[in-house]
Amino acid sequence: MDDKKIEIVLADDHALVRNGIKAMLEFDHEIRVTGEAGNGMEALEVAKAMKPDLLVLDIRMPVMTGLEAAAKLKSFSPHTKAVILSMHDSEEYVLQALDAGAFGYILKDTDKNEFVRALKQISSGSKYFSGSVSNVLANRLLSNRSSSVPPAKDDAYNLSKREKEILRMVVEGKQNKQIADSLDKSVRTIETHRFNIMKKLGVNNAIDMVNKAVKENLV
Amino acid sequence: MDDKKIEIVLADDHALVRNGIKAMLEFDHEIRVTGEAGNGMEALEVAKAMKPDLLVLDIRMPVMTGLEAAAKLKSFSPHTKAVILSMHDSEEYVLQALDAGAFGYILKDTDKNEFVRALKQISSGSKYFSGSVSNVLANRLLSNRSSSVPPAKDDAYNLSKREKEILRMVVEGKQNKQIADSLDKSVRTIETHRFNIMKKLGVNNAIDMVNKAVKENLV
DNA sequence: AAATATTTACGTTTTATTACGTAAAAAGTA
DNA sequence: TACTTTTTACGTAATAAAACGTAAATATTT
Repeated sequence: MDDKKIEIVLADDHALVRNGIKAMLEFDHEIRVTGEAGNGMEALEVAKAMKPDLLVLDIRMPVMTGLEAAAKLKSFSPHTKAVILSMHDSEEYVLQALDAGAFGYILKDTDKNEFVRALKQISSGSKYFSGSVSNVLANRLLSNRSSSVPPAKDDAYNLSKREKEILRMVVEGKQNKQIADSLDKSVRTIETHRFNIMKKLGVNNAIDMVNKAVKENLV
Repeated sequence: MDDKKIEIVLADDHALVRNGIKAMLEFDHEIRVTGEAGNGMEALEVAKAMKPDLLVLDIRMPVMTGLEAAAKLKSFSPHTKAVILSMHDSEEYVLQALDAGAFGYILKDTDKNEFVRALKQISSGSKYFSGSVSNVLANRLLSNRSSSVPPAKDDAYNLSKREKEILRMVVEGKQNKQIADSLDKSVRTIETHRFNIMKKLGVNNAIDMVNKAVKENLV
């Protein structure tokens, strides 16, 4: 990384923007812009020819967007890493960039030093998302995790300890007879519990009870 | 946010570090450091007294770590947002910070401007994770997404199209009568299908059938 | 100790499911 | 066309579950 410049191809449909970024980047002597492109399609071709370390792609470009290009980059120049440059930190774009296999998502209002640092970091193998973009990432991560462990409202239905225990067994596919045996209670008792649990959960059949229990992590 | 300074309490066990950060932050006239603490426990007490906008916590502190303090902050000062300050971008720490409800995770090598910008952003409600920390977030997100859509072996049991359709409805909690009505078939037919589906899945009751269908994403 | 909540349990009736066997249209494939 | 799979369907019998009502023995909390 130190004995050889980081080679970058820049893709943005505005020549002026490209020039500005290029000047900014080449101010750093570890970076060299080896090619430019005005749209995603062109970017892929240039990348194929130049095999740069990084392909910096504006999102909004004619013919082919930066996101589409990023997704196709692997088959044009496998070792080149796509970096998305964008004005917006919209969740949709960010997630699309992730899906497209981009190694970075940098906002256009990032300051120069940060930008250079980001590119160096990406070229050294890790990913980089502008700080405020990581907001999206964090939220998505949280919602992902929490979809498996939601508010844990658990107590919202105020199931008693016994009821939770029985619900758990029902969720495991145990039948009343089995549950009754393993708790050493009568089947009728278990039935009553199930009935009460369903009433508390506001459902009308066993399967919905199980679905709800699983979805809301009541077990 | 503009008419009133952002109030911050700083917690780090090294007074020198606190002073350095304090000087750096107060250079910005929108920020004011209203309290300091030398460990997590102290930080919580100071936060309780000062009700600052942000509580900036070093991870490694005696008595109580910054992560522990962040997790408990809500009950000491609900509107205060925890920001973790760390030297390491280890996945474990970052994820713990997320779990603890931190609004930010900032690396100590972040430059001054970036740091100030991050704090402002956090105080305005969004989250902020240092660019290189988002590497962790992105990776985790990617692995999460793919784990949520497993092998999708789907065809392993070679259910017929009709069987899959009925299984889907069963999973949705529909009863045979409803399914029969909506498909305009007899209840007996649906029963037969269910029976055959269970045989193919190798389960002995409806709940296990549903569990298996959900777990293995057969719907 | 009094009030409240939980756990246990039975009775009855209705509805749903499970478990097999059998089999004929209908659709798809060789 | 011949063969196979899928979808449809009935019969019968044994279980299981659901839907309500009622109520006593325990625990828990105040």
